[in-house]
Amino acid sequence: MKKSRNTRQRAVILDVLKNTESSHPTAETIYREARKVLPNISLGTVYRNLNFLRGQGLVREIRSNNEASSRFEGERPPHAHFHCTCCQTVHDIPLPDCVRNLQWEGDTPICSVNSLELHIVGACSQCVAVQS
Amino acid sequence: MKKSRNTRQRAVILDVLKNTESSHPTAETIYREARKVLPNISLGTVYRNLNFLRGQGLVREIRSNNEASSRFEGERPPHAHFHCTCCQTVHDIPLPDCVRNLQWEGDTPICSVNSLELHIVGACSQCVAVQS
DNA sequence: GTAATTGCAAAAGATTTGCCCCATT
DNA sequence: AATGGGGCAAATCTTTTGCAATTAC
Repeated sequence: MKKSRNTRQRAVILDVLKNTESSHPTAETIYREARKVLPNISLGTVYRNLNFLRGQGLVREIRSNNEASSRFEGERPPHAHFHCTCCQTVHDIPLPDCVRNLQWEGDTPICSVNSLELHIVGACSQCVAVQS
Repeated sequence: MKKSRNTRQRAVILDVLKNTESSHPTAETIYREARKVLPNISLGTVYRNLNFLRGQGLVREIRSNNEASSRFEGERPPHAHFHCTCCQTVHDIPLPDCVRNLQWEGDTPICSVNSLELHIVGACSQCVAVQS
């Protein structure tokens, strides 16, 4: 495996991801947060590190269908994502057992499964409460 | 609802989507296909129509985590997607009943569900066969 | 005839990359 | 000291948009 260094920038980015567990920040948001600690960090560095960390399996990318930019999250136990179309928030939700245990033996092209993503799109209770 | 016209461009785009059911083309691919029929169609028109048709519920956008561009599909009965990391193909696969019937009554922020996406990532049988 | 839609090209956004310098090892 | 990684800015890529001309109705 390739040699890598523990730079202050990388540590800060991981830290931002750890401390915003439920907000699934974009690169831009991570950049803004990181700048509070390292005012000179550049957006390019944020992207380079996110890509590197994703390669290491320490960061996951999340894309939803109507958003231009990717969101990122630190690696955590398997879970699903709930996207509220009203407040644009992405929430972590438990991954149902039946999904975790899915078998694909029927008439599918699936040979081996690496990962699985379940995205629920709808309205969150908070938004519905505010509306009424 | 807003007035809309049946342009040749729109019909061709829908046709391309219908005739490439299992390939989930990108806008660029749709553009190239459409040019075979309408050599002057522009990429902007393809995007504009895809957005319009998505608004009408006739087209769906699919984004996967490591691809820069969106893929599109014509509206079809609910199904899940299988992404082969080897050949980059996206296959339609049946949506398991247990997923279709998921209930969210526990400790989640979910109030109402509009739609649901299940993405499986792995290797398809064809790729595995070729490798060995 | 009117207004939606097109083609074209420029703009906008997100992400990547080249280059030279700095900092970790 | 060697070299991985950073900062900056330019480049790239995808998608959107303004505008004048066209076309469906």
